[in-house]
Amino acid sequence: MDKRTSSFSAGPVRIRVTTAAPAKAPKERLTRDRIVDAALDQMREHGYEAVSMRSIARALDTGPASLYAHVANREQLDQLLVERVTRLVPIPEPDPERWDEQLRTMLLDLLEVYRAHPGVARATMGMIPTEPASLRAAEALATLCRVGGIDDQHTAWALDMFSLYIGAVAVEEDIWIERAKAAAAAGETLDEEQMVAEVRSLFESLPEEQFPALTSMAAVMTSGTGEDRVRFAVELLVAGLRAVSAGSGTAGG
Amino acid sequence: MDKRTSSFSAGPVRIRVTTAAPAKAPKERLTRDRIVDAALDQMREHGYEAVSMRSIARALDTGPASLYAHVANREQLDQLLVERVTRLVPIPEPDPERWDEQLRTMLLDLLEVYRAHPGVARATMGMIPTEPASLRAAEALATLCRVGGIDDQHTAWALDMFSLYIGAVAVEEDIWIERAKAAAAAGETLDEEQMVAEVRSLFESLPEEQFPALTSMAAVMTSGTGEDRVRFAVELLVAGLRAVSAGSGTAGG
DNA sequence: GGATGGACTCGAACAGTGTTCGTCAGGACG
DNA sequence: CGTCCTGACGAACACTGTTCGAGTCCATCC
Repeated sequence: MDKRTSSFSAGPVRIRVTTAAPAKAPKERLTRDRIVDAALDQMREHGYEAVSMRSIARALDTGPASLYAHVANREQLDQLLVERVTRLVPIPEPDPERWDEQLRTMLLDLLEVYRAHPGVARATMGMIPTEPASLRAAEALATLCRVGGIDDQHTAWALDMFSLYIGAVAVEEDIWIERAKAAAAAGETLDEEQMVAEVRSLFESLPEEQFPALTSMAAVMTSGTGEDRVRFAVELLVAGLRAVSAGSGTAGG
Repeated sequence: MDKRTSSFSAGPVRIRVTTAAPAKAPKERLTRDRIVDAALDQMREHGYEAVSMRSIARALDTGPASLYAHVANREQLDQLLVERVTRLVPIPEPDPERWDEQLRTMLLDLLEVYRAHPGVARATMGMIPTEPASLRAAEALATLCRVGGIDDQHTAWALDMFSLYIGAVAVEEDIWIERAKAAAAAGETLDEEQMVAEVRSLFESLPEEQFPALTSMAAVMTSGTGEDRVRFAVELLVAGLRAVSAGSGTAGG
């Protein structure tokens, strides 16, 4: 934290005293972890889009080329962020009595981790989980399904589907947060409440004969916090899994 | 189609005959529609990432600045692509006897439209549907839910959730297709079958004591086409909606 | 101790991106 | 015929990810 406030390009101001320097601060060596930390910090602060190789390098008081000695490219760095963050997902001890509740809370926990680290979710799209942390989470989800009596094929598909959905929710929230931050940084504040009101009035003002369902649902459409929506979704997912599994479980196929 | 093959910057080679030119081809005027068409073509051909303002301009034989007379910015252009494509989603006539089947096929149709226009799905993330086409589709989905006896709050949430999920599936497939195309363009062919085999062997080679569920599910994890997975998911979604709705339907809230 | 090798650092540059500015040509209108 | 105004567009700005090659430092071996 020895950087003042501004992190604009500092130029070649490197002071290197040749005599025995008392407080030289010998420029700590770069590491993968330091790079990942810097990237996470910046994402949390300014959103995914604001993070670039150059901005990370600036934060670490070096040039962009230096990063490539520790990270293959941007894509790999994104993967490292995911790996780092996924470690934080709590892994439950499977209990056959309440596997469905455990499944629900695990999904919500996963979302919570993404929320605590804005920007990271965007890197999960199109990524096959191969790092230990993601595998650990996947194993836990699979175990819960199995303990609940879901057959393997359904478990595999549900695993894929559930994590994709949670990731999508996180990405969408991310985009909104980022947009709000960008708006806040450059001019008017983009309040969430105010935006919800706008959307509602938009739906209300639609031609009623053309959109009877949407207009009559305008109020309910914008009601409920993000939390309510997510709880509903997770409940629906698990209930759906039970239903589909029960339907074809005895019939086989 | 009077461009040869290469589309590199042509420089100032404009031949402008001052006499009455017989076959002058007076350079058709730019329009929004022509820009959108060009963008869709390029996305279909080379994927989302390959499309830029400059590449579109090149395809239309002009400079990037010219596009900004018809399109506010890249974000708006993306919205226009979504709008254009969403028009193609078939709207069913709601039938109370088989609303759930209709809902399922409509979701699959939506995905099919995205698949037919690679790249477009990526623009839907973080977008509130305000264009007529998206509203029409949303209205249709809502109507189906209502006809099926789902209450308004659940309908609203399900609307949001289902379209988000379908969008996420489309985006993920998009990324894979693009990756395959990029690999094909520059060297080895990235076969799908070959990749599936790789993933399977990866799961099989995990330490069994640490990942008992994943290792034993390796075969089933990679089985089934994308089609099977999506059918399962859609069935799960609709079944889940029924279940959740039935559960709290009588209780109210 | 001194030389050597290898890992790390990083300025400069390349090819690309979205976007803006100021100028310019062409057609419509008075 | 002259004016105006819309659309076209070359050039430029501030970015992006990435590579090259030269430089620097450190640990190891002779």
